[in-house]
Amino acid sequence: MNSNHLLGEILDIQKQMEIIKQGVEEIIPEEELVEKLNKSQETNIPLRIKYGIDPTAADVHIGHMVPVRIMRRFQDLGHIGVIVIGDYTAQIGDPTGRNESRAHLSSEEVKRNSERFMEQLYYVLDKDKTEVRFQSEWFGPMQLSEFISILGKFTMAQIMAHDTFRRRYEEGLPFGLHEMMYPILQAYDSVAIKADVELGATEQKFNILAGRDMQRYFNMPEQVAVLMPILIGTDGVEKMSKSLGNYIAIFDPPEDKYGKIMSIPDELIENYFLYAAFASPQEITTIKDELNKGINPKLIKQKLARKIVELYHDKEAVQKAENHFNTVFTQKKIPDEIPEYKVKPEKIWLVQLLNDAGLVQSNGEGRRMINQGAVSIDGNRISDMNYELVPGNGMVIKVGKRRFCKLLTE
RNA sequence: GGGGAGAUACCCUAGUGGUCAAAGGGAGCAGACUGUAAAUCUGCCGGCGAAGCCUUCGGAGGUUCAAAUCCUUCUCUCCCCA
Repeated sequence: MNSNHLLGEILDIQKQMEIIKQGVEEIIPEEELVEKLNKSQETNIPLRIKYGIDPTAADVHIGHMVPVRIMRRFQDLGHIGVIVIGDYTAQIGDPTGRNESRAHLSSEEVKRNSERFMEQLYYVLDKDKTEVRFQSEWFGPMQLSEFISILGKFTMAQIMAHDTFRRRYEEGLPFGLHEMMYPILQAYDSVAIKADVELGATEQKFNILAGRDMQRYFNMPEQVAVLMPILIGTDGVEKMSKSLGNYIAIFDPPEDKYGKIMSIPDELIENYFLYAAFASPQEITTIKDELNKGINPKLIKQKLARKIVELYHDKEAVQKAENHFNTVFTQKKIPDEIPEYKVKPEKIWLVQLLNDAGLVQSNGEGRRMINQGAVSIDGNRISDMNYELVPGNGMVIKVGKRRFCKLLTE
């Protein structure tokens, strides 16, 4: 069976390039990619498209998905996606920006994290055209002598050309020797898996280009770098990342995805259509027109939210998420499905109840919430910090806009 | 190996014996408003049923009526010299 070039046979190379380039910031060098696509078509050998991830945490957010979407496009054109699980680099931690030395990950943790990771990536990837590889496959058996000879291929000046290394060094921040290994390990991965293309965010440019150097040292065809922009987080300022809490996780329930998208600053709408929703150029033009015409950005954001939620869930979930949003935020009502908490129907101090039900983190916070007028029972605002009540079955307690709880009496 | 500087809350940072649960800023949360979990404004932002008390300024000891602040020591970081 030859399904490799199912689409490739129909589409000429130029058309393929157009598909690939959508939402891509930079291809280095572009002509080489064209050559590779041509050659692949002639020889009927699929290209190997690499994307590396560190299994430090198991949660994937939609920022990670930007390159993964591109990988899917390559897969649809008949190529193989190779996910490299960085079980060695994970112990270093990508030295870009903030970083703490990482705790050593046990092999069980790596396994667990990577399985969970892949589960999320398969929301987008074609499982049949995906290969999952671990760095330990090649770095595990590697001899020190071999590693030292690899190190000899690179110079200090090359490594310090990396802006984040140089800056950290110049600013006198802690800088472990092992951190300089990060690009080198990542570069060697490309040799190990014979990558034709490596995907990554633009911040990965250095590392991916180091892969080209490394392949050249090993007398191998050099990979092409396909770079995507960094997705800005929901705060509209920083790169989307888990540690900053400005992320939309793949495992977030549809309502949360929807709500988080609605909370992005209006200026980010176009950017998200492009990189988070993967809208077509025609759609982007429409959006721009609408924004210029002064249509309520809220409506356009709703469209965006729908589109993104639908990438990861079905239409029904999208509808539910939208209803939830409208109920809770626009109409400020109680949603249909809310957490339940079982209590005894005995007189209890409200603050205690809030704390027990997990609606607040401490009695102090409970007091503050009441003080600030954030707490209501069945729609009646409570402002007395000493308020006591006998819980009734079905009573609904609300704290702030987003915290609800239905009481069930035992 | 020698010399110097430093470690403060979720993050950045001020504080050099009592007036410090610790100033600012950011993040976060709440209220108001709205066009939305945008923007803006205001407030809150260690714990305790709130009285006062308890735990916090890298770790451990010590001085003192009193320590984030002084001393000893340990750990870690940065800079300069070699």
